Amino acid sequence: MEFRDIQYVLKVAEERSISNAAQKLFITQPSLSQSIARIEESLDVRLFDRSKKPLLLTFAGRQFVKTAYQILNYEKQLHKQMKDIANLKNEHITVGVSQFRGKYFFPKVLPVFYEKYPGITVSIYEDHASGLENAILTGDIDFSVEVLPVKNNELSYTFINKEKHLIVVSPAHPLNNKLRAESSTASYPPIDLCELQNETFIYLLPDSQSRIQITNFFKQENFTPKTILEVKNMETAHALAVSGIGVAFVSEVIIPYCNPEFRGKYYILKDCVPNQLNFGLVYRKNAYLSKAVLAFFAVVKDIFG
Amino acid sequence: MEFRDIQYVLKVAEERSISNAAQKLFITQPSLSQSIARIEESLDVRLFDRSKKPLLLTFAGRQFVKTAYQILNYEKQLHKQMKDIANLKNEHITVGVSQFRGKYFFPKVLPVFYEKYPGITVSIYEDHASGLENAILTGDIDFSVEVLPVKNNELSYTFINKEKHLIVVSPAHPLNNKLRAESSTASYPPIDLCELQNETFIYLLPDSQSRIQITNFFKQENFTPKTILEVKNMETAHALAVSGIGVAFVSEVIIPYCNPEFRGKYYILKDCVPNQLNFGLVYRKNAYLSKAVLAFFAVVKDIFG
DNA sequence: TAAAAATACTCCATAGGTATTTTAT
DNA sequence: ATAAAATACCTATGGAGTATTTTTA
Repeated sequence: MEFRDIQYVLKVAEERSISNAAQKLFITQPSLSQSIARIEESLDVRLFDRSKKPLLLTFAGRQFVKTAYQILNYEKQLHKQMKDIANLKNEHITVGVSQFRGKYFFPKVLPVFYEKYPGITVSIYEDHASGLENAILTGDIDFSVEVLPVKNNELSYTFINKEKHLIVVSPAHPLNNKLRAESSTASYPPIDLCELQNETFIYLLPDSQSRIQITNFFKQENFTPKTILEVKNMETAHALAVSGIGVAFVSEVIIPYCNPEFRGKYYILKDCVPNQLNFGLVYRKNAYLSKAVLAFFAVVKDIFG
Repeated sequence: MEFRDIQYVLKVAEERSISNAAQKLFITQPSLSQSIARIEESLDVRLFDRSKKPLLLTFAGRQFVKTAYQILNYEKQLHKQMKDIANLKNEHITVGVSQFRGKYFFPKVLPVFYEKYPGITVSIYEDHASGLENAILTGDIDFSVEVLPVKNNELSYTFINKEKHLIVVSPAHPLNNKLRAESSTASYPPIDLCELQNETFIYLLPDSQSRIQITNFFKQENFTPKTILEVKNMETAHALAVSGIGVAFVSEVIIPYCNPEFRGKYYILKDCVPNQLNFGLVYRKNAYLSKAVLAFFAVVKDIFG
């Protein structure tokens, strides 16, 4: 029993004639006669009574037709679903992102993306770096928006853009009182690492690129923070720094989303490689990237690239 | 897209492995690989992401699986329905019968039939002779229970049994006063046609065998009834005769179903061929008779034959 | 007698097989 | 290193064809 068989039976039932049905099915009458006979034999049931012209449906034939229409309806639906996906009319992607980045990333990207691809829905999966990597590897998400590079060599990425990696301190912090050379290129005053000798550093979790790059830099400079405090979320780190608990490294992108009265003072670390964070789209190496995912990539590059 | 394809995709989705699925499907891995690739190509959609082991379903794959299960459910249902019909577990037949005969025929037959074939349902179609023949030819009924023979040469029949064809008159009729030779074989007194010279004959419609046989006999005997009255239903004819309006020919089988106080006096016509009615099962010549119909025939022969 | 279905046969497209290479863990 | 999937190539089943006979109206 195959779809072809069902279509043949339904067409014969419709036409009440094997010859006419064969014509509509673009096959020959003998072929259709054989097919119907084969189907009946395989089911051990007569579907048509051919002793009458036009032929009659048996009870079995009527039952067959009823159920077979259901089957063909679902088959049509299946084809429609697949066609819609092929044409990006009804696709779905799941995007991973860190909590702080989701806040500015999706409001910028989704309106453009939905405008261009109204059929593609997006699920957002928020987690910290290692959670996102895991989700990529298990297939729970299609890709994630992350700070590069990713060291896990099962992963691959596309660079999108860079953002400044700043030091934030409380507005009341004594550092702000120093007179500083205004950099012409940067809008943030530069600061020396040695000025931060006695600060408490508020770190993100060890799996974040911000943390990795800072601690590598400190190691290279033989700098050891006096005290450290570890938090999960960059916004928490920012808020703690603003309240005067210590200093934190944050991405510049979080500033515009922060209420001005809860902002701190922002500096850029002199001669420091990690004063810039590169973010990009991370996915499993060799993963199959659907058309919908590639479409999303293109929109992101268009906006940020 | 064929059922085979759907089964293949579902099995691969279940096993999350082409090799394992191939094993369960009793085909080789390369064959299944090719099949999956062929299906994906034909749908222009990736169903599985094979860049990971065990392999992952894409969004399209998950959609496919969901709808495909529906299709297979209906396909299973279709097979079950056909199998049930083949095994007489869920069949249906439509039987034609004249109004008067249905009354005694089905109460005798159906209890036995339902007991033996609980899966077969029976629809009863009541009409007079020509209506029944028409219904057989259009396929509205599978067969009918009728008085033989049927002259329409598109029809065929099986003889079941004979029943006496009697003359009925009112209990108050002067004929009853005559002394009659009691026949040893028949339980009804014989009567001569000439005794009925001055009677009103209550006839059934011209399409009924009872009427046909009587009028043929009358023609052969050069007998012409004084008056005739035509009714549709043998029971009406009987009731009219009992009430004294005239004489009627009726089948003996109607007597037991008639309230004793509304019975008449019954005679059998001497030297008359149509003093016996043969009834049988009538169907379209060369018609396909389903197992259920043949089963019904067997039960009827068992009861009446 | 004409149209429809069945039958007899021939052919070829393709699903499935075997052997091997490539890829993923 | 090993197991899984892909690729290349071959085989054979069965669906569809043509020609013809049988059946129905």
